[in-house]
Amino acid sequence: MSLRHALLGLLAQGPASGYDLTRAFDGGIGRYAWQAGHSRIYPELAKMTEAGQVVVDETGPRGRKSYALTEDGRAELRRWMFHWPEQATVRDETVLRMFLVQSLEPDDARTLLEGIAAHCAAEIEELRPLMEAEDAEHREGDPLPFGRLAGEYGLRQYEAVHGWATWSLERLVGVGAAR
Amino acid sequence: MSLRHALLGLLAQGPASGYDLTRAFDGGIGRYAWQAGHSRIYPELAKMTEAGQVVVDETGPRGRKSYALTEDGRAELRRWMFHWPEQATVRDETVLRMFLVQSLEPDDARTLLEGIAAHCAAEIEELRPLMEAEDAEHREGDPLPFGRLAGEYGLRQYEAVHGWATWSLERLVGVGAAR
DNA sequence: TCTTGACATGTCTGTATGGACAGGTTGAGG
DNA sequence: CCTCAACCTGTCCATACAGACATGTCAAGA
Repeated sequence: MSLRHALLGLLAQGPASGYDLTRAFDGGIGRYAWQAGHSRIYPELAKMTEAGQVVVDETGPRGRKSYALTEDGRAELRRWMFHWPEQATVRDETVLRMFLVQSLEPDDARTLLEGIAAHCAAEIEELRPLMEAEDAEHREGDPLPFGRLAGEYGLRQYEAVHGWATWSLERLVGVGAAR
Repeated sequence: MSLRHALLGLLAQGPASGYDLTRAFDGGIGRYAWQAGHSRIYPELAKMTEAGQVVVDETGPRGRKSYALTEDGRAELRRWMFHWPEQATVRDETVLRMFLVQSLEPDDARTLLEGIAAHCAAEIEELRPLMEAEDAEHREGDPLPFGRLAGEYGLRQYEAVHGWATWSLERLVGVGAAR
C-alpha cells in the first residue's frame, strides 16, 4: 500500500489532481523512491476517496478533479511515517546491478564500474547546481522548498555510489592485473 | 524481468537449488536490492529452464534440484548488466519515507529524522565489523568474497543516509525553533 | 479557422508478486 | 525409536502494476 502513502504525502503539500500527481512521479520521487503511472493513480485515488482519506475539494476545466487530504488521511500518513516494518519493500534495479557486479568476468566488472562512476559524476554535476540555486534563493526562517531534502538525498546518494564504484575498482585491480 | 536477472546473477556464483536461492534473498540482496519469495522463484526457474538459460545439473535428497547457468544464461546476464534503461525500476519504501519527511509537521519531522539517524548509526556499527573481519581474512590476489562489494555498498549507503538525516535536522532547526 | 500540444480522466489485459495453502524428506539429538 | 527442525518443492488466489487502449477539452499560435 505504499502508493497510497506516497499519494497522501504528496497531497499533504496541498491539493492536487490525478494529473498533477502523475507529473510528480516523473520527478525525483519516481526516480529514486516509488514509481507510479496514471493507470494506478486514478483507481487508487478513487479507493482513497471511498476510505475517507481524501476528498474532491474542487473541480476545474477538462473534468479536472482536485483532491485534498482529510484529517483521516493526514493521520494515516503520520501513522505510516512512524511505523517502520522490519522488512520494508525494496525493489531497485540499479542496486541489484551493483549486487551482481561480482558475477561478471573481472574485465567486464571493471568496465561496468567505470561506467557507473562516470554516470554518477555526471548526475552530481547536474544536481549540485540545482541545489545550490535553491539554497541561494532561500531566506533564513522560510520553510525549505518541498523536495529540498529529497534532492539533497539524491545528491548524497550519487556521491556515495560514486565513492563505492571507485573503491570497488581499486579492490578489483589486484584480481584483474593478475589475470 | 529483474527477478530473472537476479537469479542469473546468483547462479553465476555457482549452481544452487530453489531453496538456496530463496535463502539468498533473506540476505543483503533481499534487503537492499530485490525481494523475492520462493513462490516466485520456483516458477521463474521453471520458465528459465524452458528458455534454456539454466539447466538442472544435479538432483539431491528431498527432491532437491540444483540449477546451473547455461552459456545462454550467462550471455543474457551480461547483456542485462550492460544495458541500462533510461528509467530503471525502483520501488523503495525507505526512500519514499525520506521523500515525504517534509510532509510532516516540523516537530514530527525532527523526531523522525532523529530516529533515522539513530537507526543508521546502529546498522553501521553492525556492518562495519563484518566488513573488517572479511578484509582481515582476505589475502592479496584472492578474489573478493561474493557480497563484499555489496556489503560495502550497504555500509556506504547507511553512512550517506546518516549524513543526510543529520544535515536535514540542521536545516529544519530554524523552522522548528521559530514556531 | 485550424492544428497541435498540453491538460485531463479513465479502463483493460497480461504479468508480477506476496502470503497462504499443501505436502513430503532427511538428519541429528534425545 | 522418535521427534523436531531444517530441508525442499510446489500451487493458488487476491492484489499490484505497466503499458496499451480509449476519449475528450482547452489555449495558443499559425
